[in-house]
Amino acid sequence: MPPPPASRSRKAQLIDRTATALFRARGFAATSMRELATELGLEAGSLYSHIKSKEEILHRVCFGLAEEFFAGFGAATADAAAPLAAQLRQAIEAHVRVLTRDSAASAVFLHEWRHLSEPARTEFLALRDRYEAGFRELIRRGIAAGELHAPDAAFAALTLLASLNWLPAWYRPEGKLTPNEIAHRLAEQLMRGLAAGAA
Amino acid sequence: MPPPPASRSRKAQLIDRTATALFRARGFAATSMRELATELGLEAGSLYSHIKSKEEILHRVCFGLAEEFFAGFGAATADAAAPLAAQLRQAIEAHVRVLTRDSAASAVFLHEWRHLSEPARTEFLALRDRYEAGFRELIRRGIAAGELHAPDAAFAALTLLASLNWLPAWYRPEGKLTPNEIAHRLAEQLMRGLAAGAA
DNA sequence: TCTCATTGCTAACACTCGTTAGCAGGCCTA
DNA sequence: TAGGCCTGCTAACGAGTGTTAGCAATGAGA
Repeated sequence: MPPPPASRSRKAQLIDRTATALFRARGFAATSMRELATELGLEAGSLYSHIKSKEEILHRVCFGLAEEFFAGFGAATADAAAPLAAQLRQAIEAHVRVLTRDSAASAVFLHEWRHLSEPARTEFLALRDRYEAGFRELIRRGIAAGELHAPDAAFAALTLLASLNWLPAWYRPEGKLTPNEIAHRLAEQLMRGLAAGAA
Repeated sequence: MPPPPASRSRKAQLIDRTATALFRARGFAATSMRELATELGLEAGSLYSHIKSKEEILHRVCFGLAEEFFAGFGAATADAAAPLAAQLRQAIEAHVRVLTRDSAASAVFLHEWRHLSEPARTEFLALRDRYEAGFRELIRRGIAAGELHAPDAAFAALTLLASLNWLPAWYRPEGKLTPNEIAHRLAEQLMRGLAAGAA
């Protein structure tokens, strides 16, 4: 007896993963269901035994990844007594780990959410805003506590996340840096820019 | 008698600008010629009195902006005798000025080039690589000269451009910061992260 | 052995896509 | 006044879109 099946069947998960790779490579709108089916060795109509619609896949990818980002941030800031700079560093590394664990899904999360139709699109943007606000608050409090330095917390949060979110554009799993090394280096360099007491 | 017309007619330029805004908002693949025509108060077929194809517009936007970026970088590094940190700062500000002068075209340049068909796509990527290499070299030489500090020049160039290129995602022309103020702040913050002699 | 759900197929529907052909009216120039 | 370009229209082309209906084969559980 196999282990109790995940909430979604193996096949459905495979469809999601393959679709994600295509969405990343060609974009959501430019990816056809027939292309996706061919990639899976199926006919287009057969996909609909497993999924409800094309957009449903995009929805699952975008909101699934949002959940992962929030989980990482939550873990990084769980110890509210820790120094804010340390919490921020952990949050950065957690963010990078999600990005590297599934860079295709991350790229879709970052660029293809525009093709969600309402109300999912608005919902998604609210989630994203909330996540960014988490970083902004961390930096703001870090500055107030004298642990960090930046002329504008919102500005700093924006450029920080920007640096991180470019990662799926160049990250290659087979590259010579491991995800952990990348996370560490990125955190190191970005924390340097925010360190208190620089010239 | 009006001044000698630009190489492209006023109308053709208007089509390009309107198309760019749509490409940015909906993506190239999801923007239809009929939508574009409606936006201009025309019928779809009428567009073809002014343009050759949908992709031709994308081509013009992508390569036109590439030219602007190179021009800015060239001007910023024209004085080879200037300190490398100063050259880098100027290059950053030039980059930001191009991004803010036409943020719609910039967004298209950054995200929609994938829909160029070969050989334009490969050509475009070569240009982009060459531009990134310019920044990389500037940073590399700055480190060698002791003016800058970073564990890895390529890494630093990547995150630097990433921070800048996120700008079209949040920049609003009617915001309270002027393009020059944004350029200055961004340069300030990013140069801080690369300053020599930090802890 | 008889269900019954699963999985996939074929064929088709109702559009939408980018693009072209052919034509009409307006305007400048000769 | 005649000719010709410029601009825009309508209508249509062939191809491709996401999705659905209906059916066949399979394999597991009663």
